[in-house]
Amino acid sequence: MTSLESSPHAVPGGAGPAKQIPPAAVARLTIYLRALTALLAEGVDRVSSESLAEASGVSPSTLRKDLSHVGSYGTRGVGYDVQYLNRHIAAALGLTHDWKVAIVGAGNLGRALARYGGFESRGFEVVAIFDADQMVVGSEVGWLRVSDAANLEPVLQRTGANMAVLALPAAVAQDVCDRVIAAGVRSILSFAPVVLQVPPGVNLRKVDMATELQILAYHAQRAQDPAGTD
Amino acid sequence: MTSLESSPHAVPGGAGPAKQIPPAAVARLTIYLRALTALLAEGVDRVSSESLAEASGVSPSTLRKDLSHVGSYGTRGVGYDVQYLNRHIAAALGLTHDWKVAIVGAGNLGRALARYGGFESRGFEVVAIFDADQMVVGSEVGWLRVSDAANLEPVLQRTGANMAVLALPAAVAQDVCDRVIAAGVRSILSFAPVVLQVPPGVNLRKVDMATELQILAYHAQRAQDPAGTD
DNA sequence: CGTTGTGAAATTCTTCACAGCG
DNA sequence: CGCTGTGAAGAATTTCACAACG
Repeated sequence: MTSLESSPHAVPGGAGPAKQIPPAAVARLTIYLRALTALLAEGVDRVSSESLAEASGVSPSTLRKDLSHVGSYGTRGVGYDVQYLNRHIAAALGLTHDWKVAIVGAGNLGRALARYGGFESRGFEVVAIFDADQMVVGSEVGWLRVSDAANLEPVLQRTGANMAVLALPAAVAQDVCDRVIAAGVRSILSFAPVVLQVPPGVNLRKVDMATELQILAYHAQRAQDPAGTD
Repeated sequence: MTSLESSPHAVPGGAGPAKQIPPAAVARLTIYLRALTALLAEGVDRVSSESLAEASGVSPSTLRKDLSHVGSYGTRGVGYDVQYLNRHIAAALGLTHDWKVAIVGAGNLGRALARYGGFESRGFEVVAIFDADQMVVGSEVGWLRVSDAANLEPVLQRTGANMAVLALPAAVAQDVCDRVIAAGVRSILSFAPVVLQVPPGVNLRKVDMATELQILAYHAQRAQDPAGTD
């Protein structure tokens, strides 16, 4: 397990990097992490803020400001050690924990997510997948067997799941969401095309392809219709 | 600070608001659209900014400010006509056009997206799905047949696709992205876990489940570990 | 009356410019 | 000398408070 105390100069002001990172920066840190991982695979040892920024699609200023929220892990005049920076960003994001993910809904999307290799690579482990359809329950997806959604609560607790991914129809999403929360899960990623209501303390994020396409449509329309000049 | 001047008073029913809408507002307008559609299905005629905001998970102030970018389509003291507002937001977002979507990659995710019913409901039509694997080419997904990725360009042009959804491995994403752009597509939604470089004028959006989970992990870690145990 | 629409304030985010350090 | 880290400036966004209006 990685520890933060290898840093020679301690963080001034107290015991830990408990400082909060702006949401916009957190979102981008995950991108830097991926870029760093790619560089690592290519055998690159050092990287400058300029080239890492370009690989991440952001400006160098933004990158350096974002990294400043994590700590001072670069060397002036040289750049950043790829592996060292990678490790510290991962630590700041909480990727040293083991996150156990349950996927609720074994339809096309749920199965696609369960088989998606990107999870395991960075501390996420899919520990269960559920469906309400008895035709699907018991079938194999990847190296998991589909559990009956009726047993949601006991299976969540037995597997120790602390994150849930909802890949199910809008009509049942809120109900399942409530049950997942009642079972103790406090981090939820929803693919259901509906706004979910969650109590305070529960973290919910939403991924929605219809929304994304509509945003694209807006920009495409503006580009096509040069109505801006009046 | 001379920006583009717009007409002082937007006339309802006339030429649409050519003014540009802030990106953050555009993203939320799609959510209001969905909430309004749900209300319509429930037979609700009128809605106040307060209840629509709650259904959308935003504050009433934010909602009203967002709607003000679209136009003045409410009645003071009463609220908004659901159908009327719905139609005007859709128009502002460019959802009156017919958008033809091509899905590139017929793996688990690509097939899940092709079968996802949410597209057709709002002006999006999936007109083609591609894969490079000859074992998959020719098979049926929904009511489409998988085309050979080798024929990307001619099929895109024949079907008139003006949007592309990339559901393929990181390794080939940039190459396919370049080809799709060369074929004339200027709006791309990528599910590939990689940063894609696109020329100016091309609109790219990214959906990334690994990123979303990592953001959740950050917040979950903070909630669990308020005072860092060092 | 009750609710919208909107200037203005408050907050957050991005960019700039350069000091500081290897 | 070159690149990082950061305070300060500049933009963008959100929130507030209330005038306008049916």
